[in-house]
Amino acid sequence: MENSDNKSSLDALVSLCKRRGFIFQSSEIYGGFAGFWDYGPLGCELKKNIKDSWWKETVRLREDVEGLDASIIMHPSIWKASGHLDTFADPMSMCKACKKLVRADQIWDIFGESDIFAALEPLLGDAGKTANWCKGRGRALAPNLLAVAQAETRLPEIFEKLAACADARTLYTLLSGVELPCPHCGGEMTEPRPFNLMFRTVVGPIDDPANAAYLRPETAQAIFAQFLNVVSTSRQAAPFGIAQVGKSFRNEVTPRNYIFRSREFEQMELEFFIKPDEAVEILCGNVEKLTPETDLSEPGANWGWECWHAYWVDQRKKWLVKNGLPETSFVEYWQTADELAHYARACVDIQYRFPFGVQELEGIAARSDFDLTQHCKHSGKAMDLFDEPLKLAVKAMTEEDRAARRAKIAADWAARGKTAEAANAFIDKLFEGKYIPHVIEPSAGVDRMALAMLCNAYAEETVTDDKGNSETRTVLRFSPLIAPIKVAVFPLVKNKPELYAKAREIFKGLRRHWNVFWDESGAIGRRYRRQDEAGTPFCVTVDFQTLDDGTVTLRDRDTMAQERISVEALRAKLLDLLD
RNA sequence: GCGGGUGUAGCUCAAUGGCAGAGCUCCAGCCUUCCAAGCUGGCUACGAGGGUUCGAUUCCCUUCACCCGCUCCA
Repeated sequence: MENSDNKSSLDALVSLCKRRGFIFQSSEIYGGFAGFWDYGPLGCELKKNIKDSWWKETVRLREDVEGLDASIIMHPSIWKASGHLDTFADPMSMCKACKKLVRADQIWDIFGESDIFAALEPLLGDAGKTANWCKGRGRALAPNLLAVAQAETRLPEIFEKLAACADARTLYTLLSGVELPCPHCGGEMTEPRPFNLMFRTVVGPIDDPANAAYLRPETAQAIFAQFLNVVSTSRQAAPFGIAQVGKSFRNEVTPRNYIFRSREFEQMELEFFIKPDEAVEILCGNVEKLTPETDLSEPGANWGWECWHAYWVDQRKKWLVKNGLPETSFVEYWQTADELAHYARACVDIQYRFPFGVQELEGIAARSDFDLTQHCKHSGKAMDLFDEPLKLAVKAMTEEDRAARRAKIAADWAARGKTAEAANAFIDKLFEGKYIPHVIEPSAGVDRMALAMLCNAYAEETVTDDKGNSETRTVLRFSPLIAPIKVAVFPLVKNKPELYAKAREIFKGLRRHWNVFWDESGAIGRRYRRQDEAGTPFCVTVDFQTLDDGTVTLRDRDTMAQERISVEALRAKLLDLLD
């Protein structure tokens, strides 16, 4: 029951979006093209408003965030360093009997660690050590086992197999000699085939694999790749951020749910670089503990990654509410330690209650120094920030203090499974005032945001007129901030020249500031309803009284109430409501 | 990619192996002093390709797209 209601509400929305010019199927005259969508006159205004609102709030109104607009096709090494080239491929197996598709990596989840280890134990020896190294799941398995094989065994043939192995299922089969059955029905599975989600293209006139390049699958990596240039030209120091809005491309296996998962989509991403907690502790003497009482309204000097992460979750929620998604419409989901990517320390998904289910709208991840460290390794360029106050603070410490600090950091690192060499290298640099900053990444999908805002705004309500006739009014209750059309201006009638001219004059005046719509056709009620479907928050009607006293009527979309207001007051009021 | 379902006008739906229809929308005109009014006129469709047939929107095949599941997380 609930499902069919939900489905019909999405269908009604899809229909409205097409009818009113929000969203069209890509290449529709040729039958459409799966996974691609076009935004029509109202849709592109909506999207632009969402992006502008994000940009204004995230970049313009902050002194600690800079913008970037990087190219979509970048040096392929970037995707090598980020890991997308190796692991953005999902190897899949299909069951020959029940035809279900299983991600080869997920074998790990389905069969559990103990089964896998049982198979590996006779081949690799110490199962306890294996388990320790293989804390990561799925994708991390093969490289980790490679390390096990190198360090703990002298079996060259296994070493070779491991090196060639891309997924857990194949690995299991190679090591144990057992074909894993379908986890659903026990049937025989096909060979795993890689599904690389990156779009490949060729740069230059020669169609040669050596010239392969990729359309970016996320905007984030460009920010890391241009990190040094932004740092050296913007006079920013940690904590500070770099923001980017732009298209990304993923060759999804199954694009679904209208514009929710498409192959070409737009992202709004911020990489916010913060000092490592170790640096904060030296500078401030302590790192603030995150508690439910922590005041997140203004950043604190002694914030570590946990407070910064919570701060950005809070900031993003406030933005969503301000732009029309009430707090009750979304869910804040903290990923469990199990679900986190191996480099992530924490990740919050903000999920929206879409008609087709609760689905992710945006993610706010604490990614540690993983990305910059990767680019440092692959490019050979130091990604360190120099922090003079930190250097001075270290200099001011006594020899004993420094030794105690070194011991404490080394102990922390050891507890996190890091080697002593890595810890010492980090501390040496830290004491010189240098570190690779850690990053908090709020990453939102523009198209998903637009869909959520459309779903949230859509309403059908029954209105009853003076004569007692009731009918359905369809209305999009967008926040005025993102509404495609801000104001519509109507002459009450069009066959009275003075009234018409006055309305044109007001229209032209308002148009200088906002996207304003002119409509003179049909009865006034019909024109109001057209604007209701477009989500226009305000309608201004010029009537005979306007000619006498200069006032117009301002009609509110949601209440349908009207007030008389002078043209000057109207401008001030709109400025207040729309900015 | 696999299984199931669906494709007729901008939208919602009819009918039919032999001229494809309606309501709403949209456009033009008349009229109109505030919530889809009225009158007149108008535009617009069988997803694409192939086959069977004298003739296919209808039957068959292929393909494309959408919806539901497997899968996916911006």
